[in-house]
Amino acid sequence: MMDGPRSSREKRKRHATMKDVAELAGVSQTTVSFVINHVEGPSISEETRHRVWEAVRRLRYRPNAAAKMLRTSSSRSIGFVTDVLASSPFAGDMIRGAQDGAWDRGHLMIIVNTGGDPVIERAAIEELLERRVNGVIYASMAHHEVAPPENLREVPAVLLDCYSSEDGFASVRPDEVGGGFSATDALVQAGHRRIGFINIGPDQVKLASEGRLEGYWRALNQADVAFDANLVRNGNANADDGYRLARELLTLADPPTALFCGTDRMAMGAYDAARDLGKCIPDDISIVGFDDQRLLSMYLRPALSTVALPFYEMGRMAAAQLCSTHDSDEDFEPTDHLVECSFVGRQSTAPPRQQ
Amino acid sequence: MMDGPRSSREKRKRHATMKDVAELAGVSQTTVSFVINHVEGPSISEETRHRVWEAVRRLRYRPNAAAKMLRTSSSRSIGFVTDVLASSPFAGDMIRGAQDGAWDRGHLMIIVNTGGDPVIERAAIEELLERRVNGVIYASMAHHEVAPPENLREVPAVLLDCYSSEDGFASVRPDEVGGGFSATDALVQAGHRRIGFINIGPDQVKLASEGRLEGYWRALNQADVAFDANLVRNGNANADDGYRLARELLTLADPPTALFCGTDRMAMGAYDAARDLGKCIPDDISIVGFDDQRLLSMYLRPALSTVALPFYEMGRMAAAQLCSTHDSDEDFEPTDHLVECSFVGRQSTAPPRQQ
DNA sequence: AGCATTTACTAAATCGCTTTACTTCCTCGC
DNA sequence: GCGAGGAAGTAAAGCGATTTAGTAAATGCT
Repeated sequence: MMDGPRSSREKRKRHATMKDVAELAGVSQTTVSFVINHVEGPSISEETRHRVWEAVRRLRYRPNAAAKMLRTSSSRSIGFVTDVLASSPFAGDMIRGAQDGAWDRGHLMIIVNTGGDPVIERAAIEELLERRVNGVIYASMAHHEVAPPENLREVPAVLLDCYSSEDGFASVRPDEVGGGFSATDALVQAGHRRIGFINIGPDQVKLASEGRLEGYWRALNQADVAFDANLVRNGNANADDGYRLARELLTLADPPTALFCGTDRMAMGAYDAARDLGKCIPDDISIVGFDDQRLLSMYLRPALSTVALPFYEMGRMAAAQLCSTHDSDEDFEPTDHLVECSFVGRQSTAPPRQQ
Repeated sequence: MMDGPRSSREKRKRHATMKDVAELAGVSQTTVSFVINHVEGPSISEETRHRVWEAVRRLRYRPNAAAKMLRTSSSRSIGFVTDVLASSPFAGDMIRGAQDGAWDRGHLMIIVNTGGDPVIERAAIEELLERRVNGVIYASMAHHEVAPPENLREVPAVLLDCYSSEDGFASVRPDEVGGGFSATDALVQAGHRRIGFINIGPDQVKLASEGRLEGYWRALNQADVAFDANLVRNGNANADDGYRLARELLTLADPPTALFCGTDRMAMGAYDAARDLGKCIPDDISIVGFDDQRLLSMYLRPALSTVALPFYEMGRMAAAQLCSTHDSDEDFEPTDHLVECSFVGRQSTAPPRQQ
């Protein structure tokens, strides 16, 4: 029962410190630091280096990041605060992108999910500030305007997939106009002239809604196709509204030969509508979605042509911006980045039946 | 009011330290620390406390976590290393659960996505160890056996949605047997006696595959239904194999009245097969999925009955285990937690047609 | 030989906090 | 009037690194 001095009592094992290493190697702590960090200036003999590394190995020494951080006042980390984890299937890509971006620059990423609660949001940022993160990515669930807590101003911050009208914040977000354009243009290029647009309702997602409409309009304009307001509908981003509105459009006297849907889920509804009306995709009707929610777009039959939102890239850019500002010792210069949303052609688009 | 010395030159603004606060408040640093941390023992007058807080406010003082960490040797953080972000739509839930669990216990979570690369994996854990995280969650993309890097042993670790045959690691993972049972049992309870099982192939996902089969078997057994090996098929976790195998089963001489599919995506394929064969769901054939991938299950028509994997809860449990071991000063006692996978009834199940 | 370099190191201050061990002044009981 | 005990603090020693300003010995050069 008495298992002696190194029993469970002692399990909270002390980590070896640099001093321990120095002693074992028979050198000063300074030397250890130089060797370990590969410092250029001072010269240390090959043999001493070897002794140091050997001691490191034997003691399983691992530098204490807190001490280092205190001394150098650099945390080599960024924060990621978001409410998207709660809601969006795209969250993963954004997070992955941001984390990869940070990792590539030797930073770690601390993530906090706020569930959208402003109190938690504030507290989360506060916590990150105490850890002296080099920057914070503030990501929201859908591209819209946000009002970040005041304390976000105390650190370089980039708004990801959202924006704020007050300035001082950088942002990285999708080019909705470009996305609307490329979807519409793909249909125009295929020969379509009557193109229905089932947009997402302007209420919650003004930016996306208005941007895509503008893109739609521009693409038509460029091809000298007259804009027909009757071909544009608004609805919620779900399959039911997709179904309903697609049905409305397809039963018009002069129905469109192609539909551009504001989300893949709406497109899913449109598929059902087309099927119910006995129309075949893509021969009777071309359909384009938006989001490239691969779980849907790739598994629908026929596979859905859509517009991809480059979430991974967006996350990566945000992180890169934060880390490199920090590294280069420049002041943080808040800029807006619009990233391209490109058309992904699959099987749901084809030229219209010859008329 | 010429802004002189505090111009852009000085932008790398020094954070106020506790000493600054002490000076401004006209007290010792010790006192500031006591006040700020609400230390019980020493008595400080109400007035002094007030002066301290006032100074804190005016200087926008924020404690330096690194210094605190160094002094107290507690990082109040855990690590989350994973490859799932790259691949799984469920990653979000697991991460959210883990983060919430950590947050509730005053910990932050550092996340690293390794992309499955063992070298990055090792480096990531190393980085976390240097930051003296109180524990690491090691999450994998699908419930299977893993061989975590050696250095994971140097910290309390829980394997999330995966397990290792070597011991020393805790794990939190789904109860596959229970899941298989509850799916099958729901069908049995509805009156089905011939229940097809389209399992996921045993190659990559042995645990899930074998566990669910056992659950299936037990449920049949409990209801005195004979096990018919011909009703069990294995395939990959996608819609194509779901389609193919469902078709095989439904065209048997004595076809099943219900299908239990190993994933929702396979169930999606089964839907198509049923439709192609002119069978109506759920009247002619009941279908149950697995995963509760809501994007699919809720939007399929009819909505898919399935078994939910409680990823959020799993993440939460993992984090809770790590944080509370640490808080309670107990030694970390690696345990295995199997969490329940419960049946979610929607519209794709009904009693069989009376025969 | 004599002086300047170069080589190979080391002592010690410092980063911003926590915490133990005092100190000083009151007040109170007798 | 005096000692005990409480109230309201403070001084200073670390925590584990980095980094500046040295030092001692060896070597190079004339």
